[in-house]
Amino acid sequence: MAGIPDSVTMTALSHPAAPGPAGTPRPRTGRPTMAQVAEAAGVSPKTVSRVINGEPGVVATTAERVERAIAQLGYRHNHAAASLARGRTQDTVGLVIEGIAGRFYAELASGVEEVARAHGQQLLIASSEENPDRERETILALASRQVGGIIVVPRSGDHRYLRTELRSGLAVVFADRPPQRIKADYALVDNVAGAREGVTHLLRQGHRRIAFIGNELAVATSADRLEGYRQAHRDAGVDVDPALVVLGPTDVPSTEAALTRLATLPDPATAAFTQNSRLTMGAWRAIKQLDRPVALVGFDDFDLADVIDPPVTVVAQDPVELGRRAMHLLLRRIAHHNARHHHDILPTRLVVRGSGEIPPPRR
Amino acid sequence: MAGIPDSVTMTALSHPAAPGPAGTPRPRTGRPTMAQVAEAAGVSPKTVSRVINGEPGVVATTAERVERAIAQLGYRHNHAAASLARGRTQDTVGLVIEGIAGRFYAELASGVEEVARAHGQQLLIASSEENPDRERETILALASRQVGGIIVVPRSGDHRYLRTELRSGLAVVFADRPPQRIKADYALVDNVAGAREGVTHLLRQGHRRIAFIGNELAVATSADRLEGYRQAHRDAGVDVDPALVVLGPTDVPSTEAALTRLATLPDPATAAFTQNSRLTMGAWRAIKQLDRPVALVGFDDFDLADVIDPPVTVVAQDPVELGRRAMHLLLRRIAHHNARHHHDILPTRLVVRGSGEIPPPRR
DNA sequence: CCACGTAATGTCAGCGCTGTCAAGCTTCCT
DNA sequence: AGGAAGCTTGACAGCGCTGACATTACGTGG
Repeated sequence: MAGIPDSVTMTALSHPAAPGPAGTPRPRTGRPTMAQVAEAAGVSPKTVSRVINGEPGVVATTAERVERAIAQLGYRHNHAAASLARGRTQDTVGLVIEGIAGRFYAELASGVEEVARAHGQQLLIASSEENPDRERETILALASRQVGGIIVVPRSGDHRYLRTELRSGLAVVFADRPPQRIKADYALVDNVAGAREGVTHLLRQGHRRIAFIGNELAVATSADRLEGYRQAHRDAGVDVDPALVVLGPTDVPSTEAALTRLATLPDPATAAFTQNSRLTMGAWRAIKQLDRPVALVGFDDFDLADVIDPPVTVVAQDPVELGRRAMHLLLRRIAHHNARHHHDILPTRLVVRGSGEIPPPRR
Repeated sequence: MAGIPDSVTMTALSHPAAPGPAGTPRPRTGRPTMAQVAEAAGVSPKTVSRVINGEPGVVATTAERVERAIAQLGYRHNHAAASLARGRTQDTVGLVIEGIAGRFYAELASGVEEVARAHGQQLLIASSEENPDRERETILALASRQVGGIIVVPRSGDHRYLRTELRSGLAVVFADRPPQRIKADYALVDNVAGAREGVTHLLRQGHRRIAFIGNELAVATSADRLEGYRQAHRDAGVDVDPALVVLGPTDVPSTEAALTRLATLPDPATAAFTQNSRLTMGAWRAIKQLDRPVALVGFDDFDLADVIDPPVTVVAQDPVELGRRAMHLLLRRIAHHNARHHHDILPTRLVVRGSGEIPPPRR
């Protein structure tokens, strides 16, 4: 070593921010490096590395000396350098969602986070803000940051651009919506069955003209929920009137407008099934304004759905659990890169509260 | 160059995933490296680097050849290596929040993201899940990933552990709550004024016994909102009854219990001021169960507050704008590391809806 | 037609860390 | 006592990229 006796090294370093001993140059970043810690502790950099990474084979007294030097210098591990040296990241996974706002994504993220932390993984969330092009950019940005795996809530309809990443060893899991045009693990809610149950519930009340309000079909969840709506009608032997199926509204006002129109047709809708909670709130507001009762069942639960009047019957899903499942799939994939693809389908639950039990008007 | 004629290089590489030409070894990660791209394009690695980073001084035809090689090989930039070589990260900032769930944080994050993207920065969100110790870990984890700056919504009460990071050049901005025991930029809502306005509103209706329900005082927002409550009383010449101040409930059920107790005291509370939307919903539910009217004003707005009965009067804040401001502060700090510390204080807005205008019972 | 200025491209070291392997030091056995 | 075996520690190369500087190619004016 550089001729510094072990025993005096620590006390000699009283000003961590001041220019250090001449032997080891200060790093460009302004942060102390492992080499400086090593010098301060009177050991080799490799030993410092061992201590930091908890590798075995370091005697307690040495480890302690290193720890003290770390504390004294305010050393922070340089994750970029470590990733580079190792050739892979350690303990980091990414989550790509459309936007952080919205209860559904927030809960999904917290489920992912819960499992990630339990497995010592740091979770990085990046949002693609509803833009399919940005989705690709965001995923690649995360991948180039050497995360060990990525959970994607996809928006776009073609994920072939991920082939390269998958081939080069990136673990990718899809959540809430399945991958398109590539094979990968995914965790989903049983959208078809959930929607079918909700719509069947309305049909059982005697409704025959049930509006469906959803997003564009490009998003798989929409298509599935519409399929559930269709199946429920088929099971009940009722024809679907295409005029009652509205795809497109994404915000509260346009949903209000759409529902108002459908409920005031010459042959009006007497009930509505909405595809997500925002649309449900919009529909609920529209119904509140109308002078005739319209039944309502929504997909996805929301705060205060039980206390507004009428309280809203919903097909509830469990986004937190969805996140947990997705993270488990990801961990499995990271551990076994060549395992067979797995798919998790979560059930939904009909929560009866009132709005879905309004009978159709007698004629 | 390695003797490969420029003109045939591209077509010769038909199997990007197959073992490449012997000259350049395959990287350990399984992803192609810049050197391989360079070889494929018949240029030097540095030129590839120039193209990727958009540096000037590359002739269009060369750039195009490089682009083609990148596409063909499925090359992805290795961000870790780039950060290491540069000594700093490029275009990445971090956001540390307590938990992604909850409308407030979600909106704040989307404000941050909006500005970040507009400035070409990738945002990484990490959650500390309500645990003050985790907060430190999470921030340091982000810092060790070489982000250019961090926005923190702090939970803990002592941020001196950041001194080392600040000194070594990390840009840190606090949002929603000020830093404790260190100096730093921050963006806040005017909690004192907002709470004062809300409570004054209740006092003007004639209420003299107003409950305050909040979190632990350790969180600065709580302390400030309580201070606003006190100021309003002082301004109105009304004494605060300490028995009406309840700190601690964080979820709906415990808030319900607390309010029920206060409203059924021998000398009961006739109104309540709640410190955040979760508490407001809890209080609202409790009031709904009681046989006597209790006025309610809550801090922070929430979905459906206008349609429940009674509709809830709130002191609204703008979390999206708060996020935007914080991000602007961060950008400024990154650009000017030695600038003076800046503080942004956002105003609140009283939204009158009904629950806050319930008069005290005549006696 | 050549010296010279400028634009385009290449060379090379090294960022901070870790994997591999080798060296030094004990300890314990025969 | 001698040596094998085990343990702790160190030396060193190199991960993939970029900054600084060197070199080459290309025009241009005298």
